Amino acid sequence: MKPDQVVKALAALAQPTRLSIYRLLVKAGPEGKVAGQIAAALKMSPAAMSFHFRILGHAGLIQKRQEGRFVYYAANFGAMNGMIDYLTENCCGGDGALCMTPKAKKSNQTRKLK
Amino acid sequence: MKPDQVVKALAALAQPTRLSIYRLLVKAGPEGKVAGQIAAALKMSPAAMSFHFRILGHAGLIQKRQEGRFVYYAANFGAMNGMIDYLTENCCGGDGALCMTPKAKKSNQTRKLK
DNA sequence: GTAACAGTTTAATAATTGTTTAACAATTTA
DNA sequence: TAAATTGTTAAACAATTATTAAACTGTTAC
Repeated sequence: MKPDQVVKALAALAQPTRLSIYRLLVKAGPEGKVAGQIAAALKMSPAAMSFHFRILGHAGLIQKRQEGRFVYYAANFGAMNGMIDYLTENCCGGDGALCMTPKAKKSNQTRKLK
Repeated sequence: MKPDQVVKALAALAQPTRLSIYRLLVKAGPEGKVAGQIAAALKMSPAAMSFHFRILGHAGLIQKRQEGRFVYYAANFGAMNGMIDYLTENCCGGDGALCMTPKAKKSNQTRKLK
């Protein structure tokens, strides 16, 4: 993932309403949710809703899908993982025992179980 | 981790210079790095350097430690993991096979190895 | 004590971002 | 076809953020 895209993704999530939207979509899984449902849950105006979806979409964090007159949005999990990998890349120079990222924990556990 | 703190952390990282600073510190591990070294590496003015360190510090992402006339900064790995956990919490309603967060991958691998 | 070094703080300016209102598509239902 | 529903777009305004220059606080070395 390119630095520029990571910055965009972080900026998109660095806003309370959008962070809430995103978490709802992460929880919802690949099928996503109808735009209006999310707006209702978070008490957003239609304009605010569209604005925030646009920012999240432009950052590559969510995807849009139209069904009839409803618009579904779903989290882009690849982008989420790309961002996390970028942040934790080469953590503690690669020594997992020190920094305990989710990844490092995994490789520790793998080693333990061997 | 509280939503407010997560937003602050994301906002702190959503800026190219600070993202670079943070990644250098993540790579450096718990001992951290001298402020001036980082500033030199990223060609920041002293004022810009202090400004960005303050934002990262206020977000809880880094810690400060003075040694003589040098100031060391180090990543706060707990905050990093807290932020990541918050973002990926309840991913796909808990079905790891779908969303493949680092955590979900871990538990899949654990299951396989059992 | 004075000078040099390492960082911080303050104030001013320029740029970006979020919210609101209103008007505008596109799709379905009557 | 007309009305209702779902969502988008555009313009205007208020608030936040990044950068720069200059003055300031400690710490070490001479």
